[in-house]
Amino acid sequence: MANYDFRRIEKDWQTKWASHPVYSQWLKASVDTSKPKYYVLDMFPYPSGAGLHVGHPLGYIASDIVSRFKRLKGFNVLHPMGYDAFGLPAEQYAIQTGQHPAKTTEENIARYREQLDKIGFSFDWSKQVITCDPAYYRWTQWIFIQLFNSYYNTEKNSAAPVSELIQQFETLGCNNEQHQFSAEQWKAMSDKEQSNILLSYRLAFLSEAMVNWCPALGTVLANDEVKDGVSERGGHPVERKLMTQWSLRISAYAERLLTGLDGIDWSDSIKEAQRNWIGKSVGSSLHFELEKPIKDNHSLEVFTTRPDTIFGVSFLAIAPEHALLDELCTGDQRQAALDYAEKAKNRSERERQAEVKNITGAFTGSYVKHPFTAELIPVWVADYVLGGYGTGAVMAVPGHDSRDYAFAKHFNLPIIEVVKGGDLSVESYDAKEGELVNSDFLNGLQVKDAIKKAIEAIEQKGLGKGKTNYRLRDAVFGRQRYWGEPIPVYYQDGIPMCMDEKDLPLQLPEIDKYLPTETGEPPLARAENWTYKGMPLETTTMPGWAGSSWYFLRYMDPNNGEAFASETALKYWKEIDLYVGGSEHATGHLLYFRFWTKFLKDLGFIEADEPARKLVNQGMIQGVSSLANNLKVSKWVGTEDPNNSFFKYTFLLSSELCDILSDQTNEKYNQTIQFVESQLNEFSVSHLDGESLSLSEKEDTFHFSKRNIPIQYTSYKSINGKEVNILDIDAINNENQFKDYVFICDKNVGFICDTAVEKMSKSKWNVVNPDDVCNDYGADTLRLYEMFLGPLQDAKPWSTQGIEGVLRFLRKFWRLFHNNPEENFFLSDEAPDKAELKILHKTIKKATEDIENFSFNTSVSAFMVCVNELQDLKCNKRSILEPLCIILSPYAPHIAEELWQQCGNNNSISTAEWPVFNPEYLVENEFNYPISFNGKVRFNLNFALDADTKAMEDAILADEQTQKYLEGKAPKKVIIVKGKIVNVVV
RNA sequence: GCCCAGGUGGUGGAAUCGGUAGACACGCAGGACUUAAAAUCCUGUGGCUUCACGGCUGUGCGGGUUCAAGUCCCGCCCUGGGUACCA
Repeated sequence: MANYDFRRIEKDWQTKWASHPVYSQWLKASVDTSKPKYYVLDMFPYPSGAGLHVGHPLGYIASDIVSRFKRLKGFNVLHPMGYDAFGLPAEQYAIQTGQHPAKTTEENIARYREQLDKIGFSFDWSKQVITCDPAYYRWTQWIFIQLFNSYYNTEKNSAAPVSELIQQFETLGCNNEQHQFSAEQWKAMSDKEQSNILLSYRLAFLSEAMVNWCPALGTVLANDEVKDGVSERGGHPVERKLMTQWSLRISAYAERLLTGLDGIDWSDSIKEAQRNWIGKSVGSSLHFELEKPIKDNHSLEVFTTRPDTIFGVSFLAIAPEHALLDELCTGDQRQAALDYAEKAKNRSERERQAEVKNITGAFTGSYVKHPFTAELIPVWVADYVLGGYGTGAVMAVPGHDSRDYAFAKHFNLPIIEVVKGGDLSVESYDAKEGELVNSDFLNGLQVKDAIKKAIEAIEQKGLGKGKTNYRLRDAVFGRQRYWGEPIPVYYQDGIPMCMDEKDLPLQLPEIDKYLPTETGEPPLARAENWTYKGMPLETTTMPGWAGSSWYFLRYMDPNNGEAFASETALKYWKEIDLYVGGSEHATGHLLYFRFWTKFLKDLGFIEADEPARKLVNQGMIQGVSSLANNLKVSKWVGTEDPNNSFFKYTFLLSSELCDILSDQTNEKYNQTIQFVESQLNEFSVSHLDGESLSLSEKEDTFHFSKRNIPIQYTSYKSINGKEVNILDIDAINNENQFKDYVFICDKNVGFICDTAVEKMSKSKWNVVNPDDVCNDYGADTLRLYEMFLGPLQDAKPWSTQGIEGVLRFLRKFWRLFHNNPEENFFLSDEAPDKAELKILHKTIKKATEDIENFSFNTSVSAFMVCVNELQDLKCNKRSILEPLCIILSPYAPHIAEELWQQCGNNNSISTAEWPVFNPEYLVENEFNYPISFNGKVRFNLNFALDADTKAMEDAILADEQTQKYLEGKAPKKVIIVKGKIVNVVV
């Protein structure tokens, strides 16, 4: 037996796990209700063409460790993996190449699988789920139909069948804020009219709404898919557009999504992000009587969270999209106000965001009456008021709202103080605390009480009532794309109807091109016979997040053809016990996923109200990019034709040269210029076919902006003890893509690149492939190293510095079992001594606690300490090393299996039992007390742990070292903390 | 602006309830083995100071509480993430 040959060991065991029943059976989760269950889930990946990089496995390794640990602890563990396979990149690739996205996806999945297998994960592949598989999306479509057939019953606070609602309309009619009609009126309506009314209650509904339209992608996007006015994928501009769209009524669940957060063990930052996204605000609606009524409207309604500041109102502001805008604009102001509103409305989201600081608005010419003082208040139109939130109108209180303040300052409107505490000549006082002034019946009250009293008064006068608003908008659900689940809806005389459940799945049709039709319809409109029972089918498809909103349920029973999962499976597995994934899904997937879970619970299909009991966000592993400085040389060639010759070249200057050139005060500056010029001269001769460069106007030569471009072919070198990132110029020169680049190196060192830590991405040449790491160091080392890097939740740059240490540790561990000159396996059956047992049990304790606290980095160091100590004791006792194999096996399963087998076991180590920690072995009867004086530790003294405090104090004071630190003074106090420390106060 | 997380050696990071700051690892320096390399092992390694024993100082900054503060409190600064006219 030679030394630790990880390549052989890992290959052997991966083969055995895959094919040998003794080794593969244990990972299959069964619905065996006699055992406690534990469901560990990773957020499944989108199988991109780039493959996995070292950042992907971080979370998978952590969840794999927990899964293996729980199995050893006797749990029935469900630990599946699958693919979120619908999405834009495969479709974009299809548009470019004509290759069917299904094929691209299949190839990518095969590659992902190969990479995952190399790392030795214990996924139960018999439970695999792929969202683009019709057998899966059949149920995604089925859930859509359930959403379509449901409405939100606000009294029961639960989703309920639309049939209930219809029955109610037929017998009682309807009388709510939205609709007022009698049963007779309902019956008299046409099918179309009824359908339209029902659509405004269904949880999946078609409506005309302002949506985020992305022309470059040719599709609409949900709010969470838009970041800073551009699409999250691709960074294309997004505009607002009025369109008829399928949406999901997630807003109905706003309150439950908010309160549900209190009961789940998720990180504060994710919970906080969701709370902000839901954006609950409690306040009051309030009607302001119009000076001149408009048709049936006698008042203008606003929403405010600060009804207490009602006496500070100095104007009303309405959104440019406000329904009464046209009528409100009167008199001399009419045209100017309408023009302004028109201009504001047409500005794109991006422009509007960019101009947040520009204060714009116009007076409409209309007035309303103050509800308590009857004073006339002007109505303005302003783009800082959003049409889609509240009532699209606000009561402006410049004294106590910073936006109103800025607006009032700009247009010279009155600023009234109604809450004491600020200095209104400088800024508004927005805080919700202080005493009310200038406020009639509210005077003297604190803000909190004033809000209550104001709402009471408002309700009493019938001016409005207490109300809660949410920022959360309904989620746009239709996408004008090919590669997604078809929406199982057809149109009968223009009325949307759902397909029969028994006819599902509605499979994606084959089409000739993955582009919109000439008339601008979505790609599905290209399909021949895209009809159902002779009627046209919906042509939009579902968004990327549809399939991922319920996949955790399918894993429980993935091959069920009768239901999305069997009742037994759902009852047993219930919900995810541990969910691991990135925090970037905070306001997207993680919200929709909770929404669908609550919906399915309402309909009685599942018991869980929340999908994941605990959520852990692994931090991103970033890449280190090498950046070459890009020097733009201008006004440099003395030729008259600027298109001539060398402007097509890009000059790249080594970092150090660039730094010197950008600092003209540097004494090296002139020298460097000369150096660079000479380099360019050489280049001009060799690359420009003899055409020489004119360097006549030296003073104008170096006008450059320092920019960085990511670059490949680099390596770290140590120069004068400093690590620098150097470009391999020979390799670069052989690359065709760099034929138009000129690299100018430092004289002695070569081409030094700048470095930056950023997200791993193909375009930045900073991707590290786990396959390479597995090949160079082994999968066990990769697993341990990724855990050792730092806390799971933290973002950290990938660096292979330090990976050697982990490999060294595994070698040391191996050597404990092969500690003889021939390096043969040999363990002693001698009984362990106290010191050895202490080391073992200390490690069992630490490893157990650390897994439960997700503190994987510290348990790796505990293993290292343990092996170092056993090595010092030259321990090779079976009774110590065998249990150690078990506790290391979740982290490094290959080496653990190998050694376990060598120990003479013929089952998989995964079927072993986690060793039991015995505290007796850690019991100490002595402690080496640090003796401190005024908090500073000076020396140590040994005492029995059960020593008498008084005796200890006497012994300490009698010690000659103590005398030295007392400097002849009497101690004021001696504090003895048992088993911790002694502090003498002088 | 608001919300959340964080700030510890040359580096990644440890430090349970306030109780010896820097575990473990990398890197670096020196040494052993070797023809050599790889591998392995040993010693040292926060800073300042001292021949040495030792002393002083030290967890972003400024205060405070305490016998004792990286940890608790108050006020700032900085970094990362989320969100942004949400009334």
